[in-house]
Amino acid sequence: MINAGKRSGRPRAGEERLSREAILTTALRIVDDEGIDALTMRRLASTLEVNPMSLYHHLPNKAAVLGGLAELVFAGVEQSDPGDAVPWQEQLMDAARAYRNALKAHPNLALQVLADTSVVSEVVVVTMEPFYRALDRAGLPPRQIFESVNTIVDFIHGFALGEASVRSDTFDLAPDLLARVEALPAGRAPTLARVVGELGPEGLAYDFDTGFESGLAILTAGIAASTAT
Amino acid sequence: MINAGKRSGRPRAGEERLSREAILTTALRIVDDEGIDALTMRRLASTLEVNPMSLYHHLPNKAAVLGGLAELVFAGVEQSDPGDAVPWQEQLMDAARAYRNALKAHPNLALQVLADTSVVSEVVVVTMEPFYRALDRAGLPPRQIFESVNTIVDFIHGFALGEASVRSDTFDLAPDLLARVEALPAGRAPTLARVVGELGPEGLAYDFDTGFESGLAILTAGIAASTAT
DNA sequence: GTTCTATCCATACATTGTATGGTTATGTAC
DNA sequence: GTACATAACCATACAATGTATGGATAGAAC
Repeated sequence: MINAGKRSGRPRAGEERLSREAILTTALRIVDDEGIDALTMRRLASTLEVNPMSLYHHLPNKAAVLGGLAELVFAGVEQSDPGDAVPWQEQLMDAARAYRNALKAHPNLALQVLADTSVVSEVVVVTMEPFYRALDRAGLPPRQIFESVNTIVDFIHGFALGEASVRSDTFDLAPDLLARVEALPAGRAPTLARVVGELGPEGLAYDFDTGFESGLAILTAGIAASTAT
Repeated sequence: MINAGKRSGRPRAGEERLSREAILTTALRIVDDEGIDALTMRRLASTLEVNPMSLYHHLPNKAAVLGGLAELVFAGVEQSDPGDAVPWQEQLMDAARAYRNALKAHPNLALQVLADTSVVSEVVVVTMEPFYRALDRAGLPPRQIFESVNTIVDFIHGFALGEASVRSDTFDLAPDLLARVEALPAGRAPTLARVVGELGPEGLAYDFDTGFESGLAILTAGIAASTAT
């Protein structure tokens, strides 16, 4: 049967409806707006007003789409090195904040980004540079730089994972956590129960920004301790 | 059509072929042996020599299966509190090691466990108790206990995620990372390139155990610093 | 012995990723 | 210009998945 009335055939030069970038941009919007599960090849194609199979001329399969999205996230890391005027601690925290912000900007992709081991492109290495730079200035030997960067990056990953699994910025743990703690058979977690009790409902209104800064403070203090030896 | 020859009907009490535990145990074996993608309801049923739909009499859907597996992982956290004889730092590290070991025992489930926000059961809270206990002994105020536990747990999560995405225990970063760094346009990541270069191929033979201990050392030092104020 | 219901089964459906094989226009070689 | 390879897009089809629906059977409860 002939394609009566439907668009078909090779489009004129410059009039191509698809491209890797166009596909990824649209995919990112779908994921941001409706979650990772909403991203199907058919949905993506229909948003682009294109036949599903057309996508495969620009990307080999769905995994490549997801990998491309992960790269977009890394590309979104703001590169704002405050320079050597500030102490290395501030430099380090800045790098951490920039990385976290990029992950936070697309919470529905966090899992994908953190799990995708195939994202081994240039952007990842470049993202790590500010961390190395800060710790190099701190005067750490290579081995300690390496381990310290890994540690802080792991923290950011774990934090981002937790943050991504909750929607709002400040998130009230209290009802959930308090209820769960009180539901415990007495004595199963006495210290936790006491500490949580002392914090009280208002103390448990968790703020992710504060939590992140607390973590950074601990990590920089810990790293600083190793420079003092 | 009548079930000629096939098993059917209600089995005698105690002779049921299925149960929540049996299903989850089998599911765990499949995931451990063949990865999370190998776990389909049909595969699970066929391993149990049962019709796929029979599973739904014991678990409402596949998400419940995955949630159950996540709980199994938490249940596998060894509860070996060394007691108050050792310093709180050692107690804290012990809790961290136990938690990491449980996650490491089922690498194919790591993502599922860390992402599944529905795992809000008793086991999770109980798992956190040793952390609270150690930091309570350290004399921290409730707020700092809370933030410190969150930080160390986030680190463990991020670490486990990285560890799970690699197969062997010690894993040679060198070929991959060195190649990637050398492929960079000169000057894109100079510090990283220099540090990695100084470490050399043998310095990059990454050992996860060492990496984890380094992280714990940094974190405990950082937490200890805040007790000294 | 009748009724209830827990356990398990057979069939069917919508949705997914993608293999296969068109159809048409563009770019290149002669 | 003509021939031809190729790029861009399309139509159809298939296997795999989760699970809704509606039994069938036999132990359990009365």
